[in-house]
Amino acid sequence: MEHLIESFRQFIKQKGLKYTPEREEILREILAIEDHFDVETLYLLLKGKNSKISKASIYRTIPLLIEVGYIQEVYKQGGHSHYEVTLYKQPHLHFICMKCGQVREALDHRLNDLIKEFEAKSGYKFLTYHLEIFGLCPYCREVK
Amino acid sequence: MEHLIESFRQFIKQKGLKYTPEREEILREILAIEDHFDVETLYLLLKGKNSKISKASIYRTIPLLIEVGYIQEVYKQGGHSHYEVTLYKQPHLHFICMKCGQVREALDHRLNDLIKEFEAKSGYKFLTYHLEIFGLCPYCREVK
DNA sequence: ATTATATTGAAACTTATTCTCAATATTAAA
DNA sequence: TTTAATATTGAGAATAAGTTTCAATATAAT
Ligand SMILES: [Mn+2]
Ligand SMILES: [Mn+2]
Ligand SMILES: [Zn+2]
Ligand SMILES: [Zn+2]
Repeated sequence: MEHLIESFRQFIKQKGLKYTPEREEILREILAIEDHFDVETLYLLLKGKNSKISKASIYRTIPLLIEVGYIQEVYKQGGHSHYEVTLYKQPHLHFICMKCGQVREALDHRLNDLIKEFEAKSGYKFLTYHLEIFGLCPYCREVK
Repeated sequence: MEHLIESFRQFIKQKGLKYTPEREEILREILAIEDHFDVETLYLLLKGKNSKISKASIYRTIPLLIEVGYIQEVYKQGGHSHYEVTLYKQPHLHFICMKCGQVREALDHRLNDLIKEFEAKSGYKFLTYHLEIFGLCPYCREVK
C-alpha cells in the first residue's frame, strides 16, 4: 500500500509535476475502493470524510493514475465513465444489464490471448480494452 | 434496399407510430453510408442535400433503427457515439488509436463463440457488445 | 372532412467533462 | 530560511452530447 503511494510520488516527480496532498488523498481513497467507481461516487466518498477536494482535482488526477497504471476506465454507463483499480487484475469483460444497470465482470484468458494475437498480427501497440456485453440479466429477462 | 424501407415502415406501423418522410430520409441516408458514422456526420450529410432534418429527429430515429436491427452503436470516441449498419455483418471489435483516432475493425469468430458461451453459462440474454481495443496504430507507435 | 394522436424543428435543459483564473502551494535554488 | 519560478487548487464558466419541452403541423383512422 505505502509502496504504491511512494511509486506514485516518484512518478509525479519524474514527470516534473508537484506532489500535493490532494493527489495523495485521491489515490488513497481510490485504493480503498474494492468496486468499480465513478467520479461522483469518489467525490461523495471524499466529501463524507470532510475532504475539500474538488471534482476538478479528481478529473485532473484520474488521467495520472491511469498513466501510472493503477486504474483503468473500464466502461461507460449512464453517460459517464466508470473506473477500477487494475493493479491486481487483468483486463476483463463487463456484462451490463440494459434494464437494471447491474454490472457483472468475468475474466477469460482466451479473450486476453485473442487480443494479444491480434496485437501481434496487426502491428498495433495494445494498451487496454473495453469489452462491454449488453443485454438482460437473469432477473430482468424474466420480468416482462 | 427498398425491402428494408418497407420493413421499417411495417415496424413503425406495428408499433403504433407514424411513418414520416423524415424517418425515411434518415434511414435512406444511413443505408447509403458504408462506414462508421456519428450524428454530426449524418446531420451534415443531410444538410448538404438541402434536407431540413433536425438533429433532434436524428437522435429520435436512431433508437428505432437500433430496435429494428438495422444499425448498432459500435463504439464511443471523442465523447460521442459512433454507429454502423450491421445488417450484413456480425458484431466485431474496433481497434482505436489513442493518438490519431484511426479506427480499424476486425472480426473473429472465436470472439463471438466466447461470448455465446458466456451467455449460455451465465443465464444472461445477450443483445450486443462493444469490444474496443485502445492503443497505438502501427504509424503512431513509430513517431515519438 | 374530422379528429385524435404522433411528430417536427427550435430552443431550453441536463449532465459529464474541460477550461479559465486568481489565489495558494510546492520545490529548487540562493 | 527566504526567494522565485512554476504548478496546482477550487470555483465557476464554458463546452458539447444528448434529451426534453412546446407550439405548430402532419399522419392516418374514421
Ligand atoms: Mn471490472
Ligand atoms: Mn465496425
Ligand atoms: Zn437486470
Ligand atoms: Zn494512430
